[in-house]
Amino acid sequence: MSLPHAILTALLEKPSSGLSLTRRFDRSIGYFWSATHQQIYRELGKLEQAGFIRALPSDQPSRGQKKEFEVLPAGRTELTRWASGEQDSKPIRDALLLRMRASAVVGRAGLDEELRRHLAQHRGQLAEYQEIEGRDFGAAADPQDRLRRLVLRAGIGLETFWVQWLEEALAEVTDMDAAEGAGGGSGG
Amino acid sequence: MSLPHAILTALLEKPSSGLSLTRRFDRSIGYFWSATHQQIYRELGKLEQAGFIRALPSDQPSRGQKKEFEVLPAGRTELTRWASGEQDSKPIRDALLLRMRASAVVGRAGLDEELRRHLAQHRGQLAEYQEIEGRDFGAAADPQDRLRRLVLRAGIGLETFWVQWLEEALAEVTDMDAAEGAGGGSGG
DNA sequence: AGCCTCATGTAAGTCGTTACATGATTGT
DNA sequence: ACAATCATGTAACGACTTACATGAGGCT
Repeated sequence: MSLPHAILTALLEKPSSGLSLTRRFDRSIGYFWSATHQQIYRELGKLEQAGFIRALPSDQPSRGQKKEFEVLPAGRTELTRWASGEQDSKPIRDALLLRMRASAVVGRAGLDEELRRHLAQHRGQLAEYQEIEGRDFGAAADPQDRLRRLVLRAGIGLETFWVQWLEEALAEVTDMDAAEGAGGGSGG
Repeated sequence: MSLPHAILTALLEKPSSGLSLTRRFDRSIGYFWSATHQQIYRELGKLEQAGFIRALPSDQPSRGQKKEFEVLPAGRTELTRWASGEQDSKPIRDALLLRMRASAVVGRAGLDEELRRHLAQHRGQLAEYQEIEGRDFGAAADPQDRLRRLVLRAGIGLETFWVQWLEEALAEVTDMDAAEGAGGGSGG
């Protein structure tokens, strides 16, 4: 149950409409908590009903009209409560690792292309993070920026790990293919 | 849509009943794709109906009786198809990072205890992985073991990253607390 | 009028989580 | 008989995904 708190955080950083929230979930916030516009609109409705946020009164509430939300005191209280509690991290859930394990059973046809594709994607993401770090965080001073930089450095560390691991995996798979000749898969 | 394929992989490695599958999803397979017994039973029903698996005929199909499943040729074909296709990895979804970002807005009360707690958990998981690597993978020879070892090394790499990052984050937060005096949070 | 974009929303279905129900086997 | 454990399920709900619907404003 983290989406409402992600939205509260985003709205405290800056009051926004549903669509501009959606765009922020495609960038900064979305780097560690993604959400579609359907999820966001539904959750905005719930948060408004719960008294955690409200629509800014300047906007008329008709369909197709922009509607901006801000966080109410009760919403800030709820976010504080949630942020200071305990919550275990979820176990890893990664389809690529699952597919590698499946490849060990049914053969690894197409595996190396897939590894290359993921490698390119993670390199791209890493470059994007590094560019943000260079642009937005020179010599971080205030606590807010230091915390946000820590979060960004988690993204950088994770992408760095994936790039290294994919390079290792690619070398290993290439070596396995060479050792087995032109045959390809090991399935059967 | 990866759970059916996780189950097909597990059943190809070794035909099993629902409960023994559940136990394997708490260990080896579960290290990168977790599932509860309710998910597994539901999915076994679907897979059987789709003609991908069948119950071993020796077992009588009454409630409370063990029922073992094996993969049919159609199931193997489906798993091969899935494993050789393209599939982008999902973006990161990590509640701890979200909570750090929230802490940047509402204050970081309790944050350092939470970081310490996660650090201990990741250290424990890392030790478990390393023990498995030392026990099950001496000098990996056949392709199956090499692929499985690669998967395990991904787990080791990820946990290593988290341990390092949490140590860095803990040092940073401690320093921030010291710089601000005994006050505590930066919220408001 | 027709089309595109911005913006908000509905509907249907799958996946995942939590709680509970039922039957079989084993030990006392 | 009773309890504990093994084993297979049902039910209900919430989270997430995908496709579609509706309305406003600007442009040609």
